[in-house]
Amino acid sequence: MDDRVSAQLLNWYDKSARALPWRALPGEAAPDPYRVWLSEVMLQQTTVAAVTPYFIRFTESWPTVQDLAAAPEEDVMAAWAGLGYYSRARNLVKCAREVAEMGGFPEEEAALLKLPGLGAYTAAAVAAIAFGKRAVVVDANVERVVARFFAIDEPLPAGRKAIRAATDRITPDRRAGDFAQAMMDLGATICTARDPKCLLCPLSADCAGRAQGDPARLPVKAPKKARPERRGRAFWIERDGRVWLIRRPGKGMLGGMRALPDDGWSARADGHGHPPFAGTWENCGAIRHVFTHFGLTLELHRDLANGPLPEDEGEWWPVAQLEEAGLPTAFARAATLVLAR
DNA sequence: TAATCGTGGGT
DNA sequence: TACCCAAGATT
Repeated sequence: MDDRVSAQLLNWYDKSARALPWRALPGEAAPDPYRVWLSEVMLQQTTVAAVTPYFIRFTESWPTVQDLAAAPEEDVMAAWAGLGYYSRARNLVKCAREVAEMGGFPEEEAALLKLPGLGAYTAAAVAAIAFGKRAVVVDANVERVVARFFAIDEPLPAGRKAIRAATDRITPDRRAGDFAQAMMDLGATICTARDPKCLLCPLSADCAGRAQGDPARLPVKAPKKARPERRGRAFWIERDGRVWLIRRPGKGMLGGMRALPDDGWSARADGHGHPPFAGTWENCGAIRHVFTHFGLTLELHRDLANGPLPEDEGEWWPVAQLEEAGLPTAFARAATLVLAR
């Protein structure tokens, strides 16, 4: 039974695998571990559509893990801008430097798990996909497919234990990497969160969730909490065609990213509202931006008075090249309030 | 265990 | 529009 499930799925995958830039072409040798690792980190909580252009740019700029290890961290952060969850980019550089120092990626799941930015999912995925190891790979796609196939109704996150055990039971000894990618392709294209395409599913005949009549109700999730609202200000200080940018502290919201100076909205319920120095400030309007755990109304205030220069650390960035600064989306959108005038 | 940490696409 | 969601890790 269990072997039959993986065999059916792999047979489907051989015909229906998506062509993705980080996958080896059919008949090609094993994929490059660097590309597997890079794609897996980028794909954490991020869609294939969002990742693809970033993956192409990264591999063009830094074709090997040694190249990435040698890159200035701020260049990598700027290249990551817009992709979100910026601790991934900080850990990416750390990890690349450790791996370069080691002379290459370790092949065992346990050793991969020790690298920065690799948790249970990514360590298993790299071990299986890049090195052909048997590893139990469980992401949100696999959770959904397995919860439906076995009709596991224990709500998440508590139900993850049973889901993982069930995934272990159907994971084959050979082609574990293809099996994992097949499960994820199935979850992404057929066993979708809403409106699953059971008529196209290679596993539908044995699916307990479908047999029960309403597979879309699985997996059951705990209700999510309301998203609070915050207000804050960012400040536009311009001299001779250059704008004053700071680099945010390494930890916390948007850590390590270039940004406009702000009033501290990210570190408290609301910003204090004060500009970085006294003077005359013009309110240029506001944008609304939604983060994972709060919504933000961000006002942009522009320095009118050519007041005293900021004393904190930062750099004067050419306004004409602002896109290359790699501002996180909220600040990039706030900047348009000035640039669009 | 629960909170923190982004963003854009799909419906 | 408002909401859901995504190849999760870290603390």
